[in-house]
Amino acid sequence: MPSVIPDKPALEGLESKWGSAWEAQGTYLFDRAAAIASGPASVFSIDTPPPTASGSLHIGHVFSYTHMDLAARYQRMRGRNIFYPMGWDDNGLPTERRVQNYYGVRCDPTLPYVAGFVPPLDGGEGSSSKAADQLPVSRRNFIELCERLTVEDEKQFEDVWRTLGLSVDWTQSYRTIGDGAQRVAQLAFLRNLARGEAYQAEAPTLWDITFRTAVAQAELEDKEQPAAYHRVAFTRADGTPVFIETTRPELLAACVALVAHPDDERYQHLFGTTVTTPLFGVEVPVLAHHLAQKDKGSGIAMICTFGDVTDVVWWRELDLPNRTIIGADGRIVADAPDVISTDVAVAAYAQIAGKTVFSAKATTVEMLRASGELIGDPRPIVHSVKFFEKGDKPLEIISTLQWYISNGARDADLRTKLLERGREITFTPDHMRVRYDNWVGGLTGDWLISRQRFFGVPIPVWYELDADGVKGTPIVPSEASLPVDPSSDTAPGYDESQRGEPGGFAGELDIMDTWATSSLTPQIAGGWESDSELFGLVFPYSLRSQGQDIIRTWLFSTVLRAELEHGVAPWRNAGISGFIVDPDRKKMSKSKGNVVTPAGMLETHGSDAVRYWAASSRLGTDAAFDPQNPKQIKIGRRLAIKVLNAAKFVYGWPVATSDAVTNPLDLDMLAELGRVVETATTALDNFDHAKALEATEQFFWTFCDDYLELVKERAYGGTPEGQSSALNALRTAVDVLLRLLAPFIPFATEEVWSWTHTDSVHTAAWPTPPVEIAPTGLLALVGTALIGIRRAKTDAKASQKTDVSSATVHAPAAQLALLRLAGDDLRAVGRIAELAFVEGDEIAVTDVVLAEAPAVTPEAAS
RNA sequence: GGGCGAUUGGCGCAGUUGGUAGCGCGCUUCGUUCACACCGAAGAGGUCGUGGGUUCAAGUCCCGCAUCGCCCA
Repeated sequence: MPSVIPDKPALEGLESKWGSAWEAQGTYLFDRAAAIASGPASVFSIDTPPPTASGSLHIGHVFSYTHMDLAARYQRMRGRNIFYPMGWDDNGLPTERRVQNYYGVRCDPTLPYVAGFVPPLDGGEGSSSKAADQLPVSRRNFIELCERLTVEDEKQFEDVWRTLGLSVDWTQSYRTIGDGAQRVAQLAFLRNLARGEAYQAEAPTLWDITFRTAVAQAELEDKEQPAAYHRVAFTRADGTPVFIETTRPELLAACVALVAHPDDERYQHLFGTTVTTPLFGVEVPVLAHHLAQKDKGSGIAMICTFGDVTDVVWWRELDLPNRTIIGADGRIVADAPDVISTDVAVAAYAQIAGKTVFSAKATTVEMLRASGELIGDPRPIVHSVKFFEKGDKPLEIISTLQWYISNGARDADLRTKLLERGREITFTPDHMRVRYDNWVGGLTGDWLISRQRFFGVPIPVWYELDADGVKGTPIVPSEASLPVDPSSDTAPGYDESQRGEPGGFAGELDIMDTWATSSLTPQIAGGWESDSELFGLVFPYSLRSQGQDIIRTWLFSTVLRAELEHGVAPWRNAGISGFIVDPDRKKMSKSKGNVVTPAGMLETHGSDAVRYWAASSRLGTDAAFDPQNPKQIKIGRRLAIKVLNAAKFVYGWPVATSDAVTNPLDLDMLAELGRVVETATTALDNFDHAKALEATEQFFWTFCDDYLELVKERAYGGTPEGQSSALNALRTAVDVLLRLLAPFIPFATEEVWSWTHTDSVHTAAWPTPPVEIAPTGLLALVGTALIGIRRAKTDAKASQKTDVSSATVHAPAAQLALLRLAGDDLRAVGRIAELAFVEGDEIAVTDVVLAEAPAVTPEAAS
């Protein structure tokens, strides 16, 4: 039974009412049986971005996720079987940081597990974040806390998504730290390893000293930093000085060469000779390389292992030795490079050993000043320095053993294939592909996936230990045994007692970068290698929806993994949402403190209203958002309320006795609506939800303000045929409009739909044009005539309900004929006794004679 | 430094294959409580950033410049 129409329809409470109804009815469940019956082409599958569970949702998430839901709801109504899972990205550094603050602990892998551990804090924030105040706990205790907190966080996220009305199938949820995701991540890694796409290498690595972990190219961020050029004297064999300028004098002990541009005339005579470093007396060559900048400093630079990424390039291309002096903790290592051998040099090194980079710099400068090898005062400059995007200290580059996955940076064939896959994906908007192409083209090294952290998917390998206890060949688990944790699981073929023993095995302690797991979201959600039937139905996915900020990370890495594993693009479409800017056109971000939380917005304005705001921006377009005055949200709210009221009004009339629509105006209204259906359908097929919404909304207001007013009287009374025609047209129009608006304002439309239906509007068929005739233009013509009549009343400062004794409509012959067809309705809405039709050049209403003089007082009019 | 995008009434935005500018908000005036005051009607308001070019015709195509934003160096 349809529900009763309330006296005063309201938006309040619709979210929870329909949220639970949809849940109870399974409205959004993936219908696997139907998908199997109709085949993969019937499936519309969505690869959803798993939000960082430990972070907080902001209004930008609502924006992008609404865009995705619009596509899902539209395709569902088109009859597609929707596979719309939701995941949580809970592994990785953000969660670790949150857990440290929340529980007041930090992970120390050397500590033993404590059963029944109770953390010192529960719900701590900011103030407890000092490392010194945090209680060291074992890795297992730490991970347990991570698990506990992410589960709570994810519950809150899910509540927001449900309130927003995302039509997700919540039975398909996944977590990137979950067993299923770990199994997929490890399995994919092992396949990469077997094919030679994953490998371990000792190489200069970008290293965050705060988090003590390696980071990948995609996680870099350039920041402008103050620094100073120090003019330092090196010495030639004949005793003459060579002046270089460096911002990092503390790396002097790691100097392996000097370098200048091959065309730089000032240094031609030095190429091929050697010079001696100050303080440490190390003999280093002077070399030529095109990356040396003539106009930077003195034009000749010292190459250290490693001061910046250019040093890495020089080191590799010029085949230089490695004399790393910075350790994983960011301090100068205790032992000097072998080449530092004289007593004076060793003593100098002892001065900086164990110091932080900052202190070592000060000490080195003092020593250089004392020895007279620092020329003048340091010259302050500002230059860009590489940071880990989540870190607040500049990255160092240290040489470490890490795991990599090839990504095309060093493999032209792979790179070509990745660009080809990019072209196979339809990007919306199209220009977002350029960012992908630029990123692929600009890769400088393979993808470093190992992280020296705790809460993540373990890299699933062990190592054979030889008789001396030195690590050798990796040992891999069987695919059936996944997921494994080599730090606690025993290597196959060994006994746990052999862990760490000569001749035994050692477990890999590193975990994978979080992107190494989330790059596999299509495989994780789709049941790759665990549910082939499902995977065959959903992969490749129909749509990837995401923000433009993670094209280089998530989008790229997903394409990469799909190419390596399956040799195809993971999706057919990529819909890229813009980001949210505040009223000053600044990007909203946590660090700027201008972030707005969504739960409050949904509570205050209603979900339909917030969705309307998101839907009114096209993909790729940044949206301005002023939390103090959210105009678009208010407009959306008004629309949703209007839908409730207009429908209630229409349903207040009886159902017609015949189902014929005969009146020309009624027919034309339905014909115009048919045009709107066509426009909206085409637009949504192209992911242009904003256009579909605009067309629908615009028609809806015309429907309310003009058509509804025009046929009111006929619907109340009129001839039986005329009344019947109006009633049918009205109900038909509402039925179509509700379905057109359903993806945008799912709560209000579902509420109204329930007044006359027992099923859900969201599983109803997407509308087709209600009549098979072309619009005549009558509706618009009558609208123009209406304005003329209304204007006369407005000009006379009279009520629109004022009676008119006579008026004349002018129009060109063809239009006049049309207008005559709606003469009765015009007379009715205008309360006009005598309406004359006269041919004229343009549409106009003249000689409007009000039945009584303009009211002196409002009461007089009635 | 390179790439991409944007620049249209006070604000937020549309403008499809080139044919003398539209929408919403806001504003002004008026009306109204028998669907809706989270209402209705009418009205005012723009040399489409700038300089060239193509064309019978340019917001729309081409080139340069400026400003803003994002991404990458």
